Amino acid sequence: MIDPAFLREHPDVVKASQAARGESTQLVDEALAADAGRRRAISEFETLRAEQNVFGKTVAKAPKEEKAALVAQAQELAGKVKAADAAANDADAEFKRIVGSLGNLVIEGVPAGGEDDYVVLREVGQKPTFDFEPRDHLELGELLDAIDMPRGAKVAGARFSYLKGVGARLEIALMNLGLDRAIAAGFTPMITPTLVRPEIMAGTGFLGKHADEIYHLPADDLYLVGTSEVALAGYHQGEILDLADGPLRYAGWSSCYRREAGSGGKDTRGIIRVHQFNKLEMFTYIDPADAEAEHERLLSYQEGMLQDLGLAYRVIDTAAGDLGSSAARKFDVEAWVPTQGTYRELTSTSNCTTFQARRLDIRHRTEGGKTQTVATLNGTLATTRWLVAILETHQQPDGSVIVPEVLRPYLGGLEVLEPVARRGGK
RNA sequence: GGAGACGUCGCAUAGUCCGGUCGAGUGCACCACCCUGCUAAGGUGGAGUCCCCGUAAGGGGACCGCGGGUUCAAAUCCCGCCGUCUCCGCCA
Repeated sequence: MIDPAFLREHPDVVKASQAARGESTQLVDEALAADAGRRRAISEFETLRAEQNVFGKTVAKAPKEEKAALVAQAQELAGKVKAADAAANDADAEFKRIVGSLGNLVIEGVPAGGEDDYVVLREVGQKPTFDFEPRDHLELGELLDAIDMPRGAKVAGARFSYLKGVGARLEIALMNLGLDRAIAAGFTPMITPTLVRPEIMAGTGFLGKHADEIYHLPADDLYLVGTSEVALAGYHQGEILDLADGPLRYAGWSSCYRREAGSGGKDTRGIIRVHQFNKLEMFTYIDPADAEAEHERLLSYQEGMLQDLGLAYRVIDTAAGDLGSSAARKFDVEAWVPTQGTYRELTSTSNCTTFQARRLDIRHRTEGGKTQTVATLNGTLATTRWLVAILETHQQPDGSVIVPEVLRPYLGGLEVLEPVARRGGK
C-alpha cells in the first residue's frame, strides 16, 4: 500500500499516478475521507479508553465497601469503550480497504497508458536471419528429444511439459549460469518454499486482481507460488533490517506455478506459456533512496545474460497501466523469437519502491536511528522460457543447435545439440 | 499420526497457580555522561515498536507469539490458530 502520510499531504500526486494508470482518481478522495473518519474514530476511542484506565485504577484502590458502586459506573463506561473500539476498528478496516486498492505511485517518466503504450528504450543485438526455413522451438525440441509435450499432457494435463535429455541439461545450465552471475554480483543464493501461507501471498500482492492465476491447496490452505519473489519478499516479513552495510540481495531458485487462467488459446504451442517452470529470481531489499539505481543494476544483469547468450532483444519501459499494482516502474526485456517475427518477454524487473514492503511491514533503521520502510525490487535472471529464444536463434539447417559459449562449461563442454532418434518412441 | 512442555521489551530470564500496585523486574549487551593515568573496574541516567492529537514542547492510546472470549479491569483466566522443544509411532 502507499504511504498514508504521503496521501494526506500530496493527494494531487496520488491522483496523477492513478490517472496515468487509467484508474480511478475518485478513489483518492474516498481514501482521504476514510482517513479522516478513521482518525476521528481512533481519537474518540482513545479518549474513552484513557478515561477507563484512570477509572480502573480508582476501582482497584478503593476500599471494599465502595467497590460495588464504582464497578457499576465502570460497567457503563466499559460499554462505551467497547462500542468506540469497534467503530475505530471498522473505520480503520475501511481505510485500509480503500487505500489498499490504490496502485503504487508511478515513478516520474513512466509512460502513461495501457499495455500498448510502452516505450522502447533500446534494441540490442542482431536479429538472426536464416537461409532456410527456421523451425520453431518445439519442432527443434522434438528433433533434439529435448521437449516432450504429449507426455506432459498425458501425465499432468495441457500446458505441462517434460524437459528431457539436452533440454533438461540446457535449463539447468542456464539456471546455473544465472546463479553464478548472481553470486558474483553479491546475491545470496536461496532455494525457497514453493508453497506459502495465505497471508504471505496476500502480503506480496498476488491475491488481488490475479488471484485466479494462483493454485490453491484447500486441504492445507496453502498457495503454490508463481514466482520465488513471493517467498523472498515474505522472507523478512515483519522485520526491521540492518541495511547499514548495504542492501540485502537474494537470488531465489524455484519452480513456479501458474494457472494461466484467461490465457486460453494464447501461446498454446510448446513451452512459452506453461503451468510449471523454473526461474531464478533476483530480489533486493534496499534504502528507498537507492532503489532506482538498483533497478538499473538489475536490468543490466539481465541484459548481460541475454547478450552473452547471443540473443537479440529490446528493453521496454512498461506503461503505467500495465505495471500491476505493486510496481512503480517495470522494465521488460524481450527477446526476438524468429519464428514469431516478434519480441517476446523473457524477463522483467520491477521497482516496487516501498509499496510491497509496507504491506509486509519490512523496515530498516536510518542513520538517525529512525525506522523507515524499505524498497523492494525484483528481476528475473533465468527461466524456462529462455530456451525458446536460445533454441530458435542458434539453430542450423539440420535441426542442430549451437550452444552459446557461456553455457558450454555448464554442459560439459558440449558445443552443439544434435538431433537424436527417440529411444522411447515418438 | 499420538502424548506432553513451552512462546514476556536485542539476548537470557522473573512475573502467570491467587486478574488491579506490571508496559512489565533482573543480568548481559547497547547509548550518553561522570569517575578513573592508561584495551579494566565503578557510578548516574537513557533507551522498544506502532498509532492519534499538536508547528513544537508535550499529551494520549495500543502492543507480553497471533486472533477471539470472559471481566469494571487480562502478560495473568477460557477458546482457536501459528511456532518451538521432548517422547512414542510411522515413513523417506
